[in-house]
Amino acid sequence: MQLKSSAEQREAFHTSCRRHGLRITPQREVIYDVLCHSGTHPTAEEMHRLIRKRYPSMSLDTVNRALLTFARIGLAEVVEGYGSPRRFDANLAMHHHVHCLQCGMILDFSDPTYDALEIPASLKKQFTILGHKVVLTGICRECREKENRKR
Amino acid sequence: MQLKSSAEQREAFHTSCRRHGLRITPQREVIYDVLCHSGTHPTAEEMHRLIRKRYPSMSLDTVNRALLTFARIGLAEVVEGYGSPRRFDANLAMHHHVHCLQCGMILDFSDPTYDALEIPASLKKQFTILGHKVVLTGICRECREKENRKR
DNA sequence: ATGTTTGCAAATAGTTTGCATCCAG
DNA sequence: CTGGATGCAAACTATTTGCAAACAT
Repeated sequence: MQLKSSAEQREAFHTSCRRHGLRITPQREVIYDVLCHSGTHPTAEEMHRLIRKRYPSMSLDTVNRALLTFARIGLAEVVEGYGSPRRFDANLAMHHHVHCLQCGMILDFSDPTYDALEIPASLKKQFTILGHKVVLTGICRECREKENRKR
Repeated sequence: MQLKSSAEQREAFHTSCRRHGLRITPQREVIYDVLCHSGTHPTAEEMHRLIRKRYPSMSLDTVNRALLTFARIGLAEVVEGYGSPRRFDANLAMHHHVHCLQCGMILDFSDPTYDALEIPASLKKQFTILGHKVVLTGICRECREKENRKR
């Protein structure tokens, strides 16, 4: 996904790194650039494969660490998926989720407005839509209080 | 999450197993029961820990296999999370996702109606909500066509 | 100069596979 | 009885950690 012009992209990257006291290394620049131009929400492994074409000496660890660092400083996001450790749910009725970003807890809630959401017609052409769910992200009360106590 | 009365639960379990030609084993019964009564979207490991109290000889593999089987026959769902392999995204603007359940592909889309979704007031008390996203699930065109060709 | 970042290697976590034994049907 | 299910062990995949060398500041 090309989100920003190259110039804007570089700008965002440098600003963010400087603000967090991180060094600007050629590896990180390449990793961020490839991530910005990729439309597929790549895994570290996929990124590494792509990057190796341009930068054969880069190690997978560096890619992994850079991506985690980007997520930590808000330059990128970790996207929801169905990987491990897998979480299971026997509640098959329509419901929605709140994720605590701190402790990983997932809470169910129901909301008739959310249940009734319309699926955009343009998507129905490309996908056979089987379900939908609203995912809220935030910090749960417990983690919030833990955080407050620390300060 | 207690979803169903024990009787309904047993009923759903037996019907589903029979329909799919699966044997009803004591292990599977316990695993399904624990899953139904758990409100936390447990991982296989967490389930195993819980189950061991009641059924000390059960192996983690059995729990894992049973949960995957339940998901396959529609008795349970795998819930979205941020586990491995982690997928990253540099698109920080509000957007939404369609997941292909077959190939795992994640597509971005935008939708102003979805962007403007109100957060239920009751949740705001318990959570500091930082973001929201609509996640659609289905089968992408490619996978649908692949499936059609097979038949 | 100096302290962060890198690349490699080893450790770990979660999952999957192979296989002999067991048991539901 | 018999094939599917279980439990164990080994293989595998993704990730994390420890550490010496490299390099951004």
